[in-house]
Amino acid sequence: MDKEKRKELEEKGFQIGSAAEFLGLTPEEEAFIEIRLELSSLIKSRRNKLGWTQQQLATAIGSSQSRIAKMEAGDSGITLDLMIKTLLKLGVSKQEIGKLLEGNLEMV
Amino acid sequence: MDKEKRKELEEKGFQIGSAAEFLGLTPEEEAFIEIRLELSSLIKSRRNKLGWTQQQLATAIGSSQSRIAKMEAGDSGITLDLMIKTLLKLGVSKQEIGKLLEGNLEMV
DNA sequence: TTTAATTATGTCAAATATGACATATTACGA
DNA sequence: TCGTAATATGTCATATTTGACATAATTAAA
Repeated sequence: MDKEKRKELEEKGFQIGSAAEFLGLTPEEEAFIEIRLELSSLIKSRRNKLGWTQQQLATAIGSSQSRIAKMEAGDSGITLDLMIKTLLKLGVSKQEIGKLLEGNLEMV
Repeated sequence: MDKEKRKELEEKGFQIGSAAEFLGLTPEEEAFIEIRLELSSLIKSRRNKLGWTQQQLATAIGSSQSRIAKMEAGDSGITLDLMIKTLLKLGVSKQEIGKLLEGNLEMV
């Protein structure tokens, strides 16, 4: 089952609802985490594609390298707001973000 | 120009970067705000479609009525995280959210 | 209008995210 | 190997968001 997955998520700091503690994540919890992971994944691949370091990206959005690292690691304690702002700064359009969530974006 | 729009945004609490103070929003700022408005708009229409009151929705997501009202008003001080969680609780799928951002979702 | 239900607005203490910073770890040439 | 750039991990004070609550404004039905 998802014991391994859950352990991984909890290490990243996610708080899993008690009802899901033994029965697995609710579909909503799953979808929410999927969205986060897909966004962070796109951040990493787009940054690499542009050849930027984490420090360069951090400066571009007025943040710090450590925060970029946490974003790309899918860590909790990072808001979707920060991820979306970062993606936009990387040149990813609203439409591309939409495609990503639909499952229609090849991230290269 | 966007003086009216800016005033409206500032009333909602948005902090507009100083460089954009007179020259207008950057494309990234614009896109970010658009995303927020589209999500809040979908929250309102979906809730109404289901015939839920703000209080009912608030209870469903473990929040409060005032927070729902602020979300639907496109107020700042509401994270995308909360909006996304709310949409998922309303039965909106990740794919539908993607379509929304792409501009391919008829909100009825 | 009068009433009741719903929604909007404002405030608060507690919880969480923030950038900055230090430092550990890894990756990769020379 | 060694040295260095890049990335990961952890901590901190500050800022922002949180749900809860009070209450005003709006809406709708009688």
